[in-house]
Amino acid sequence: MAAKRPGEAGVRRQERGRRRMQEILDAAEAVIAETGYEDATTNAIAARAGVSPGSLYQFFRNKDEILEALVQVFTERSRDFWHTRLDADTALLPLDELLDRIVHAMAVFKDERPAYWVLFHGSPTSARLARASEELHAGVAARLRTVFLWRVPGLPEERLDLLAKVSIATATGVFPLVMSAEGEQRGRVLAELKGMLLSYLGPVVGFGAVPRPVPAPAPTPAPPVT
Amino acid sequence: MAAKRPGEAGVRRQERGRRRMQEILDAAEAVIAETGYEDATTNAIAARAGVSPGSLYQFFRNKDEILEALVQVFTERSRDFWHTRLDADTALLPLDELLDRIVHAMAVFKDERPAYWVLFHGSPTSARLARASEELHAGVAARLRTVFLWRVPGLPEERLDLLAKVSIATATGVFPLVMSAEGEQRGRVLAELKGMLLSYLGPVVGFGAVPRPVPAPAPTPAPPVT
DNA sequence: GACGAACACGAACGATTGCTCGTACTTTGA
DNA sequence: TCAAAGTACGAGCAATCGTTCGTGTTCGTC
Repeated sequence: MAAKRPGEAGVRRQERGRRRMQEILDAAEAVIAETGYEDATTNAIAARAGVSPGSLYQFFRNKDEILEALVQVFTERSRDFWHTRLDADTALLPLDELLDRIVHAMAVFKDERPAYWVLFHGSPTSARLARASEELHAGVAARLRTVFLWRVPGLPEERLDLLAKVSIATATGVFPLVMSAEGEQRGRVLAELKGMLLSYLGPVVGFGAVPRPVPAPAPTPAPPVT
Repeated sequence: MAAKRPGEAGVRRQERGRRRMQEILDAAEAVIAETGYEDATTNAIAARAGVSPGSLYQFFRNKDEILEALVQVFTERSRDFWHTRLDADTALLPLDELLDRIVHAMAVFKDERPAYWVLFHGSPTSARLARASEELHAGVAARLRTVFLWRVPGLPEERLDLLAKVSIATATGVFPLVMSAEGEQRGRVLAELKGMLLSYLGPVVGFGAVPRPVPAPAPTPAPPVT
C-alpha cells in the first residue's frame, strides 16, 4: 500500500529519490524548452527522464508542482548568475558598458537555458505562466534595483522599482525580435535595445562611470555564494 | 446527405449563414478575451454563439480556421483604427504629442477589444499564436513606417522597419505592466513608456513639430473608408 | 410545391492528457 | 532479519476536446 502523499512534508527522501527528482526537473526543462509549457506532456517528461509516468507522481503531486519547482530552481540559478555578473564594480561602469554586459548576459543565459526564457517570457495571456514569469522577473528586478542604487544612492524606492520593472519589460518585449533576427541583423536589433535603455536610464542613473561614493560597508549584505 | 465541405470555395452562403459566421466570430472573440486562445474551447465558442458544436463546422473547417478568420477581421479593424487616428496631420505633431496619442489609442483599443490584445501579444512561446501576432504586428508596423516617413522623408526602408518593429516590441513588452498597474500607478507607467519611446525615436524622427515638406500629392493612397 | 443546397442539431467517436492504482522491488533502521 | 517506508512500474481510468455523422429543418429557385 502506498505510504504517504508524495508532495507532503515528512517524506524522508533517499539519495536515489533526490537524484530522480533532479532528473525529472532536468527532463522537464528540456521538454519545455522544445515544446513550450502547455505542450509539455507529463508523459513526455517522464519518458525523457527515463521514468514511468507513475514514478513522476512519487515526487510531484501534479504538473503544476513541477512548474513551481522549476521556477524555484531557475530563480536561484538566475540570482547566482546576475550576482556574479553584476557586482558593485560593474555597476559603476559607464552606463553603455554596463548595459552592454547586461544585454549580452541575457543573450547568453537565454542560449544556455532556453526553458528559462520560455518561463521568463511566459505571456500575460496564459494565466498559468503569468505567475511563474512574475516570480522570475521579481528576482532580476531585485538585482537591478541594487545596481541602480549603487549608481544613485539617493534614489527613492518607488522610482527604483519602476525603473527596474520598465527596463525588464522592455527587454522582454524586444528580445523575441532579437532572437528571431538572423546573423548581422541580430547585432543591429541588440544595438537598438541598448540604445533605448541607454537614453531611458541615462538621465536618471547617469551616463558616465560613477566614482566610488563612500568607502563605507557595502549597502547590501553579500549573499551566500554557492 | 451533407452536400459540400464547408470551408471549401463554391459554397453559396445564405444571408442566415453569413450572420451565423459573424455571430461565431463574435463569440470566439468574447471567449478568447476571457480565457485566452488555448483555453478557448470550440464547444464554448459554439455555446456562446448559441449554436450547436456541429453547426460551427458548417462554416469553419477547424479551430485554427476560426483563429485565421479572426486575425483577418482584426487586421482590417486595426488598419481602419490607426488610419483614422494617425493621419498625415497627426504625424507632423510634436513627437511627445504624437506618442501621447499613439499610446493612448493603444490603451483604448485594448480596452475595447480585449481579444485583439490576446492575439496581438501572443507570445513567442506558443507556436500557434506566434504567426497571428506577427501578422497583427505587421499591420501596425506598416502604418508606423508611413508616419515616420512623413516626418523624415529621406529615411531608408531598413531603418524605418527597424524603428517600427522595435517600437512595437517595446510597447508590447511594457503594456502588460501598464495594464496590471492600478489607478494612479498606471499613468506613471504609461509616462515611462512614452518617455522611453520619446528618447528613442526623437533623435531620428525629430522631437518638435514637422513643417509640411511638400504640397505634393499624398505619399500613400487613402484606403477605402468604411 | 417540389427539389437540392444550405443550415442546424447533438450524441458520440477517437485521440490525448493528467493522473491513479495494484503490484513488486529496494533501501533503511532497529 | 524483518517490517516499514521509499522507489518503480505501466496499464488504464476519467475527463476533456476537436471533430464527425446521421438526421431533420429552412431557404432559394424553378
